[in-house]
Amino acid sequence: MSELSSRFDPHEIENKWYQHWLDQKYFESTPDDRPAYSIVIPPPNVTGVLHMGHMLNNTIQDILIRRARQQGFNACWVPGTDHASIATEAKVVRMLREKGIKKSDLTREEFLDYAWQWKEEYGGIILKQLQKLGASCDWSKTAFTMDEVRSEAVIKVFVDLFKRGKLYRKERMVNWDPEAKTVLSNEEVLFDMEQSKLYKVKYKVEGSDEYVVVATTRPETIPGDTALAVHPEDERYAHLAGNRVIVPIIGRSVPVIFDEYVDREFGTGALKVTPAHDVNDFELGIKHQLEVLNIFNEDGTLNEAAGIYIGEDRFKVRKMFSKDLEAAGLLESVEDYSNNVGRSERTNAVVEPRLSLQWYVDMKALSSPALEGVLSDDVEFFPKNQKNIYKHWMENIRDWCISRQLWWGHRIPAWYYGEEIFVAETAEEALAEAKIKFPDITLADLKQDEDVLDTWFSSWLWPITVFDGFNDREQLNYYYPTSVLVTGWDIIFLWVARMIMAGYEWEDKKPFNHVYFTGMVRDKLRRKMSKSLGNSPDALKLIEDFGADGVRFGMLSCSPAGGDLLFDDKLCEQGRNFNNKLWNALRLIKGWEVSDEVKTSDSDQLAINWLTNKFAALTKEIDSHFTDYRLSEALMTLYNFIWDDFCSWYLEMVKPEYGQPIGKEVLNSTIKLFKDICAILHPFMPFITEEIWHQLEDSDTDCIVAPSPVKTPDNPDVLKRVEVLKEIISNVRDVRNKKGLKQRESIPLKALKSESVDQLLGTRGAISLLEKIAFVHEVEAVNNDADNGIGFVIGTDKYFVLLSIDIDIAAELEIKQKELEYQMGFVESVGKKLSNEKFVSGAPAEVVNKEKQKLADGLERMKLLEEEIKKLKALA
RNA sequence: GGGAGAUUAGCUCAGUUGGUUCAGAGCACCUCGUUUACACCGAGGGGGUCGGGGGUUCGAGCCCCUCAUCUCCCA
Repeated sequence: MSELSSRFDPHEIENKWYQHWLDQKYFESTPDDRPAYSIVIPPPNVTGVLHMGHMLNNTIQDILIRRARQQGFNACWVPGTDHASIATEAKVVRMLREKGIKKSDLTREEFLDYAWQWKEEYGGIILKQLQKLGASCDWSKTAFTMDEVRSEAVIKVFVDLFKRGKLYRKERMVNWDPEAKTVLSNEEVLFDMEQSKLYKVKYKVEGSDEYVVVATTRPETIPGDTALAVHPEDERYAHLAGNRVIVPIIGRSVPVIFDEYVDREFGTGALKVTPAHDVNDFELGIKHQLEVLNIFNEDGTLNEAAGIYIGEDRFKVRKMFSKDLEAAGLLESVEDYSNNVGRSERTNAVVEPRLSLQWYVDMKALSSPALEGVLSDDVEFFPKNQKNIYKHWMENIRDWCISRQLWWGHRIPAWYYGEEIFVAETAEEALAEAKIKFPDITLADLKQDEDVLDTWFSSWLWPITVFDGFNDREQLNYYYPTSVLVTGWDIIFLWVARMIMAGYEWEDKKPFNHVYFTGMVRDKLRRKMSKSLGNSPDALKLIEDFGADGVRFGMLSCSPAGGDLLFDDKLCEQGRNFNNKLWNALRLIKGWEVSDEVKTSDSDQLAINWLTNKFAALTKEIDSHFTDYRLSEALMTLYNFIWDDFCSWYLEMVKPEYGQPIGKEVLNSTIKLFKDICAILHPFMPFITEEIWHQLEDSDTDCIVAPSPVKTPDNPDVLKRVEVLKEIISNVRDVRNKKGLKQRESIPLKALKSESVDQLLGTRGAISLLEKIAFVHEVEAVNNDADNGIGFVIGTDKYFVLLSIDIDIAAELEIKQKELEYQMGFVESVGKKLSNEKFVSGAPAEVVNKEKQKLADGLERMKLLEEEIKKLKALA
């Protein structure tokens, strides 16, 4: 017996082969004569650690890149990370706080020193983890959004857009995170229903004793009120036209305005208008030319403009104000209420709508080629339905706020001198420009924008910048457009759409041919994996427990494009079991004694021909699955082929009798088939396939670069015939099972003579194969049924085994009767179709002929069953 | 409120142009089995009115309408 363990142990081999691949520089790519196949990684966050989403996403990329490599493409997968402004800055601030250092005590430069230190220490963790998964990235090309090449490009692009009038600076209502003290994009705000209170506050009508009651969830914004709004058709308030009301406690007089925006059904139908602190109110303010009164500081405390509670936090003020209102008799009621509250994804602070001066990209100027590119399938989406979502968004696109009030990131290359703005790549250039207008100024007079750019403003250039495309055309021309982008649909707008825009804008070409959208990884209960729920498994632990190949199998076996993956350890367990199956197939083969004396038998040859043809058919199927990005199906097809056809059938067919040696030719054929299997499976399970590849025979070549050809079956007959033999064998086994016969007790097998039976049994090796696998003897075609036979029908042929035991005739009769009924129903439905004039004349001849064949076959089977029943009845 | 999608076996999902013996796969389940690669195994088996209703068609899991339920995106 071989020295191999009966359990496959992935740990030993994973590091060994990964290192070998690195040593051989298989992952590295330089432009050459071959066609390129390139993928840029969706850069994980430098603060990140490997989670399930990464595992799914990167396994898919690795599968695609490994397959391309085997197909002879110059495969290049570029890895890297992004700097993640908000997340990283938050991490660094927290780390500093733990050391007793406040960010506000540091200069920008000092803070950035700490941030870079942090990045150097922790920023590469996730890439190392990807290696454990087997990711075959070209590590020599590892990029970072804030390294020199990428930073230069970002600054260039900013200046370019500005010069071409596609950037502007404007005061707008933004989502403000008062804790991080920065603006957030819509996507960084998470809304959820929360319990709060609805306050009904009385506003006195000026010059009258009347009060108007206003419902609000945010009484602390009352100091910022600059109007009261009602619906123009609301009869309750029609008489207030031209009146003014007094802002409670504050005492300011503000106008009553009429606008259809007001929802008459909500609260009392009267709305307080706070233009500086609500998006809709801001619009109302512009429309009605209201005063805009900003009462909050950037940390969410009240400022001097509020005139009251200056320096107190907004939520504290809410309580204090409510008490004041009550004391003044201006609070009608307080009710429990649940409303949608937005919180910062990063800090969990309640987002405050805030007016602020920000930089924007004019998206209308960029979107139209990007929309057209996708609609025309210049960029092709998998699955297709994402096109609609993309279209809808692009047609309703809004300008992109790109400034962030942070330090960690690309500092905006804009210099201010009073009201003047100078945008240039360097301070010196900005100064030179400024001097044209103001000849006497110096660098010290210019003040650079304090803010940095949104992280996406660097990652939207990623497919260009990872190849240093703004400087070096050689790499870019070779690798760009990239072949495919693999990412989650949740960032289709944040990232995918913007990359497409950038691609057309600066390269006049799409950034990638295909986009494969993965689904979200969820738990068994369909909940998103999240830290707070604690339902996310530890990715590295999974690899430890099931092996990288096992986990890769688990991630892939159940994840259609765009569809969610409901993750369960069981999936990885199945992957591990599959590894073990492969491993034991190897053990079996390695355990065989080889002999030059033993000749290839007819049944061996039949088995080899069959599997060779079946494998050829498999390669075509796998190829078509890859073309359609049906990766799960490709994997499951391989799984079934290997487990059933190769292990359960083929290996049993050629396996020598215990203690007997195997013929050299059969062994070699088997090894060749197994190596082909390894090659085609390699992209999915790279480690074990490489190991088996080398265990099977000493080889100078490696599985990772073994060509994975698409073959055409050369003998479809042998394929069909062996499939029939398998059916016969299964039926014989079934009879054994049902009759309680021993597995290895040989029984005679007969078939009723027919053309197809003669053909089948006349096939070289067919009978010996039956004898070997089904433990039957006296296999032959006969003219008459036998009384002691148990029969079964395959196709239109009847087979029966002869048993020496008594047959339970009543039970047999029942089974055959049932089968007959089914066949009668079948024949009836087909017959109905064929007797329908419209079908016969309307349907294609091909279809009609098939139906005719079905009818004939059905009738033949009925005949066989009826005879069987007649025989059984006679015996009864 | 606007838009997109889904509903097929106990669970997770395939099902291509409407046409094979088409209702499928994996897992789970049941029966039998330690036979010599593997119990992380082998052999065999049961299981679904394709969400409800209507329509088009010679023919519908697939096309149309409608209802129900659910999910997601945008506001």
